[in-house]
Amino acid sequence: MSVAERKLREKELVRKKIIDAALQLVKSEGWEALSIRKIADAIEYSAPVIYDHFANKEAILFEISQDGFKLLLSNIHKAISKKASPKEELKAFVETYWKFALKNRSYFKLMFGVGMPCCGEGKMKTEFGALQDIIYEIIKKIIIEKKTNIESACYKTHAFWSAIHGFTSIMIARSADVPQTMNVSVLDQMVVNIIENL
Amino acid sequence: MSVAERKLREKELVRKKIIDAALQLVKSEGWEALSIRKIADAIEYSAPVIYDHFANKEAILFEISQDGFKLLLSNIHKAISKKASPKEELKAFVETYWKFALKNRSYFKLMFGVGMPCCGEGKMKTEFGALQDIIYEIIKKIIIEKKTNIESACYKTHAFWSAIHGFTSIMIARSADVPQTMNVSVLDQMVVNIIENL
DNA sequence: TAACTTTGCTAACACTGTTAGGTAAATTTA
DNA sequence: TAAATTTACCTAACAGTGTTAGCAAAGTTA
Repeated sequence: MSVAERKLREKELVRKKIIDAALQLVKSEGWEALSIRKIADAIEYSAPVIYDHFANKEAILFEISQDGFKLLLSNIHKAISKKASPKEELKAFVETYWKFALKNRSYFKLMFGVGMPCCGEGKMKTEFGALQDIIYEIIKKIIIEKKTNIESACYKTHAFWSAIHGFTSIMIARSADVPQTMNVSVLDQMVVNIIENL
Repeated sequence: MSVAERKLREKELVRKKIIDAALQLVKSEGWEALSIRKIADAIEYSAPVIYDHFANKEAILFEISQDGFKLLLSNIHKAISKKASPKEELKAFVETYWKFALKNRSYFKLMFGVGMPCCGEGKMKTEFGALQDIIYEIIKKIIIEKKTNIESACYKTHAFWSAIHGFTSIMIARSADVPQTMNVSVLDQMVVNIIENL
């Protein structure tokens, strides 16, 4: 049985090579310039081999965006775990989200791109849900602390998530013509303001 | 001189035909499926003719997104002009923005798509600016009315714009797996809340 | 009418995603 | 170990893409 195992391992390795090469290409040239033949070149196989591991090009981009979500979620969990109060957690959440978007534009565009060739129409249900759940739990804690209306937690989660995501999206989309200095302070102020009014 | 004028008119007409056909295709098949040859087919010319009017495919998408901005801005101006108070204006702004995104997904994706083949990196300066200016003016009026700190108008414009755009983007991006019922009420509540805390 | 400009075409280049079909190596079975 | 079978991988091809070169015909000007 060890032969079959080795083969499986080898196959998994090639699969990983494909994703790695694709991510590298996406990072350096943008997702629009990604091509199957470029990936094939990079991993030193012929192009059709890729179709033994992925149904099509979209599936590769999809998997990369999934990896992006895993990375973002892991970053957020790490950042949050160190904080003592829910308010600090919320701040850490935003800071991590923002830093992730800035440092991993390729991931961010693939993950949240409106009308991307991957990641559309209900595909990201669990990933979006996971992020939303984190916010919801923190906000719930703050509301309980503040003894305001707990039933507003769901709405407030949406509002918070919208504000943070909207700000980040706008900044990433038009990075060239936005004064870099004000960005972080606006974001900080936004969080403080939202927390105050929870 | 009338010959030259007629020629110019004719050329302008073909240009318009190209944009119209392209928009039609984008609306029916999505911007990813748009091809020069399809446009050429639709306008009953050969493909290279298109390059007498546009530098490349991106330029066509860019012009369509510009038209989208014009349409959105016109809608907003119309909606605002009917309102008596700045608060009503702000509500009308949001409602128009939201309706535009829902009814013209193709435009919206092209205009605000993170990492779109057109519309990236500083190209939309004036259009984004125009939208921001409208918000800014309304918010300034409300702040003056409320006699709160006028210097916060700029920051509050950013915050408001982020929230509205973030909400809309998220909803458009994952239209399939969001309960349609809550959308509008969440948006409404968001605006009311923001106005209260201006 | 002759020269020139514009218009629009066909053909081609260099790519793209994806599939079909074949070959040679690796593995399993007899 | 030899034959049979599976697998791994390739080349070639199809149908499509954006874009450019070069040519022919039509329209315009002198």
